[in-house]
Amino acid sequence: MNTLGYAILSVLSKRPSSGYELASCLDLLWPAKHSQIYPVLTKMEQKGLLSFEHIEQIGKPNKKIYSITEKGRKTLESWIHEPASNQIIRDDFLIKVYAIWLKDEENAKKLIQDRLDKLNEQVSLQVKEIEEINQEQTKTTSKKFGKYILLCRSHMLNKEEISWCHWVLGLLKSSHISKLLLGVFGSAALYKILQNLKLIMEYGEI
Amino acid sequence: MNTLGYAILSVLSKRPSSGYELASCLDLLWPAKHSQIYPVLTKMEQKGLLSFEHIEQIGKPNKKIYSITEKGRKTLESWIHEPASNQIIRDDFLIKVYAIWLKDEENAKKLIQDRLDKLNEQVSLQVKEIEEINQEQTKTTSKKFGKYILLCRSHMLNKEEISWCHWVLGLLKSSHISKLLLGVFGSAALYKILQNLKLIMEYGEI
DNA sequence: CGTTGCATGTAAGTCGTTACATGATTCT
DNA sequence: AGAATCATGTAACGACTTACATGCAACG
Repeated sequence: MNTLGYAILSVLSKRPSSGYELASCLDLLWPAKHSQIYPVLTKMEQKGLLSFEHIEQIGKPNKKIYSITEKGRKTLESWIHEPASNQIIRDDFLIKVYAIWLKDEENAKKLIQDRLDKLNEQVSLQVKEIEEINQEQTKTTSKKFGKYILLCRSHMLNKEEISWCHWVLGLLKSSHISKLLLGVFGSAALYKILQNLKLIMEYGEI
Repeated sequence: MNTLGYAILSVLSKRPSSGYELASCLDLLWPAKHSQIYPVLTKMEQKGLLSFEHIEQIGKPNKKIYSITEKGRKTLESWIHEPASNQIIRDDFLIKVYAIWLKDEENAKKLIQDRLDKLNEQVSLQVKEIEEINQEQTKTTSKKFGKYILLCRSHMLNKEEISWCHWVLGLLKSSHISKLLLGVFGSAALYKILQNLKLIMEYGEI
């Protein structure tokens, strides 16, 4: 069993779904294409971790609705109690930032600005989703609690990356006081000042 | 050419390195095992993007020092000017959080606490690294500028995730005022309050 | 009349990990 | 005495992506 299999089990432990639904649902958790999901579902069904039901539809293609079995639930439970292991991030934006010294000022700013635009779009979508769930008064024992706190996590991290983008744009902006400050202090000192301001805001002291 | 190839080019554009050095250096940028790096280096050398020099050493195995060629530099430059595309995050912690409703309170807290411990360790290492670079007054045109802002980015995001962990632990803590508050408001309302407090701190108003 | 959504699958190929293979030096 | 660091490579396998294949319904 690979991690994708456990991701599928964790979604099916909440409600039965088709492979098609899983593909969109897994985006938050463990992104996978349908061409990878369907064979995994078949294998897991053969191992007795899942069962499925044919649903005939009119006007739409037929589908298979998969449900988790008792064996599947046990397999999932023993896995989630093992310590989490590997976080893998592969983001070509990071490589382009690393090589930013090869760009002129305009292109450097464009790199950051494009990222900022994407992040802003994501954040505004997330605000709507969070607003919706906020109506429901989710409890810590609810099935939806996990999804809710993951959404908030992503939202917080996105907003923090937005702050970082603004900080970098400030450093790059030549027609700005920051160039003057940069000449005197360097970017490192400005980062230190930013951090200290945050500490003052959060704790009232450094 | 795949993304790993460009990551290698971007490191070599700063200074020549051996495959062994690259393996540790790429961790921040595009993590890869040595068994993947060595064949890629050979192929890139055959394509004329890199050149290497044998270095004989005493007391240590011999090594090959790779340098970027003019062709390699041009290839890299045209790639970094293309828009960044794919961000892939695969983190089994997220799956375990999603399925947190299957855990009892103690195991749920342990999941978050383990993550918090890892993050705290990472952050304290990063503080030292940032302190070191802060001596150097890095300019925006410096070769080191990209690495520096990436380090700050990672540091900011880690600290934000630490905040999130504390928020979640607060929600899970049963022997705490938060349970009383949770009973009245629900976790969503508490998140909203947290966000509003941040806005007040940052802008002086909501 | 083209695109998006619904719905499932296979085949070929690339990317990445784990294991195999070697070997001296230094640190604990 | 065992582990870690330095240093390079190959082979086998597993994970993931891209392309191929089909087909109806609704929307603009």
